[in-house]
Amino acid sequence: MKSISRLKKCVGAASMDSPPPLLLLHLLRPYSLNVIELGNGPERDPSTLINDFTRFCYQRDLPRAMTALHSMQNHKIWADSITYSELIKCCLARGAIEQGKVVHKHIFSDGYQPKTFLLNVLLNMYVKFNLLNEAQMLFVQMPQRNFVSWTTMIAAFSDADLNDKALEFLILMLREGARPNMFTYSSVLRACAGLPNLRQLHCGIIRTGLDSDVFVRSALIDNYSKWGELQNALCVFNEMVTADLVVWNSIIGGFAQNSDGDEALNLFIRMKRAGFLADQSTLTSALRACTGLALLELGRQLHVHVLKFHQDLILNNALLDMYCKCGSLEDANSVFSRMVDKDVISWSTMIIGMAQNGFSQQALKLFEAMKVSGTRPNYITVLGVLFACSHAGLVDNGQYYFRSMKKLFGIDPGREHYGCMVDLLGRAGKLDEAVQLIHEMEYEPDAVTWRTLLGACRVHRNMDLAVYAAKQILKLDPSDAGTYILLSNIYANSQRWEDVAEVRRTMRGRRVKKEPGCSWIEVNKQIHAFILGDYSHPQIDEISRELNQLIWRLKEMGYVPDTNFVLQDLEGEQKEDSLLYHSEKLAIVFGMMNLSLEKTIRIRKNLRICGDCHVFAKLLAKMECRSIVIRDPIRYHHFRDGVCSCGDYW
DNA sequence: ATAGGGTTAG
Repeated sequence: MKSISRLKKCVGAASMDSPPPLLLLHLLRPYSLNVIELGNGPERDPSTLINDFTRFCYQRDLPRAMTALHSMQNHKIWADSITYSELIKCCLARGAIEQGKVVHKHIFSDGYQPKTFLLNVLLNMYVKFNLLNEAQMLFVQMPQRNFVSWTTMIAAFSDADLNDKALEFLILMLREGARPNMFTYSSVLRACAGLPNLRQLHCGIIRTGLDSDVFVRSALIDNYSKWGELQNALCVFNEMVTADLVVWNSIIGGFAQNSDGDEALNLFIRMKRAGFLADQSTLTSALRACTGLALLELGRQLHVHVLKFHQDLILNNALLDMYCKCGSLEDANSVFSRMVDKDVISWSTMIIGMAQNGFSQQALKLFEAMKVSGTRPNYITVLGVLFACSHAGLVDNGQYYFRSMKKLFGIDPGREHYGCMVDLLGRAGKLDEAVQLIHEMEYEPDAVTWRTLLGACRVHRNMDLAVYAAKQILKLDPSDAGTYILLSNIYANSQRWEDVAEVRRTMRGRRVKKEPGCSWIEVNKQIHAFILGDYSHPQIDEISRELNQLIWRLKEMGYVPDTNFVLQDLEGEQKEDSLLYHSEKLAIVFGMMNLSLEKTIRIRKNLRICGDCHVFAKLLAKMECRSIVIRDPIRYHHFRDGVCSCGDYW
């Protein structure tokens, strides 16, 4: 009966200010009945005060609620925990830090003993305001802590990348006898900074049976993926019964980020069959998979779905990158120009895309436009700019940007920037300056640095330096097949067969296997792979016939196979034969046979294109009036009308 | 009642 009269008072008080009808419904909810813990208010009716306060809290009327709070403080009366938690929510939503602190003071004033629940809410407020010190102080002062208090702190440390603290708190929590739940584990997993920790946590999770929780599962999958343990990620994914969208997204993203686009796309298809609708995260990962595999047609299909999430920045960035990496700058440009929001990643993606596709001058122009737009370049942007310079031989521009990057953009040159400069100088034939830079830089040269120099030596046929660089690489990375091949190639070019044999022996001794050249082409939604020495493609006979005819016609135009690119010490026609079956040639011919004339033939390669295939593609593009794009692991070649976008500089 | 998960450029 008491509560009913209080309720009437509440409603009465509310209707005096004539609130909208919905508010009345709010007030009828049970918590307005919990007006308890009254102090000895002097003259004013304390329940009216609390009613006002409660109403303002639920109305999200922060200024009035704070005024009411002051009056309550003066009268030494307190509301119930839930009302305070509503007020704190309101402070959080408005970013009202000072008001939050006033509430904090109030609920500790005059001996009032707030419940653990309320202190957890307050703790969370400090965490969300990023006031970790305040949160920690409160945590220490709390008379009692429960598993929510611990979890709140652990999540806070994980978010702040204070991984050791997060793990430490898990241990302290266990010691104090508080039991972690799925919230705790999903939070602590984000802080897990190594495989051994991850395995330990996973064991603990299995013991408690919490591995069926979708939050825990997605965190586990995500974590295993982060350490490249895709098999374990897949185990977590497959083991259980049901997955939600985020669990699917975790596993798809895991494969996409670990350059296994095939598996990512397989899972993407399975997800759709299972009845889930792709969201931004799914599409971003699927696009990334297309980017890695250079699947332009599939990427275009995904573009249609991207439109549903118009102006999602991350998704648009992924789309942009997909078009760049699939060699379609027209599409990339059109996406880029339509993007309302562009961040440093959008600009960097486009700059790098232009540079990789052979449009370095445009890339530099875009960089200028970026600066005008007010977006600050970062480490990667500058890398892209230097990359653009090195791929077009723009030595002066490159040196200018490199020397002034600290002053202009506040970015210290990192190892990779030096790498770009070694590339720039080396390719431009300034091998001595490149070597000098390697010695000058404050980083110990790594295998990548030496590989860059080796590439330049190959272009400029500096054998002695090449041998030196190759030996440095193999010291640092004895399993680098490409370097052995290159080294034996260099020896073969100078007819040093003894040295060739020695390199081969070393390779065999160290069980280093040469990666076979492989080219992929997408035709009618199917991916066709051509691997050197593998003739299992169903149309291989027709392709070979066609290839032979084309070469015969090309030779009449003056094509001379460049046998420098043959690895074995073979003679005459045998040499030409092994060149003939380079995978990109087969893929190009297959594309010509299966794609209509106006369609660009797009090939992706796992190894860098050889000089002979490069000449072949240029001449073929002219003779057959076709446009051919080949993407190798480093850059792109657009062949049209007898020339390549790389300007033969690669 | 209060605490937890997935997506973009080298």
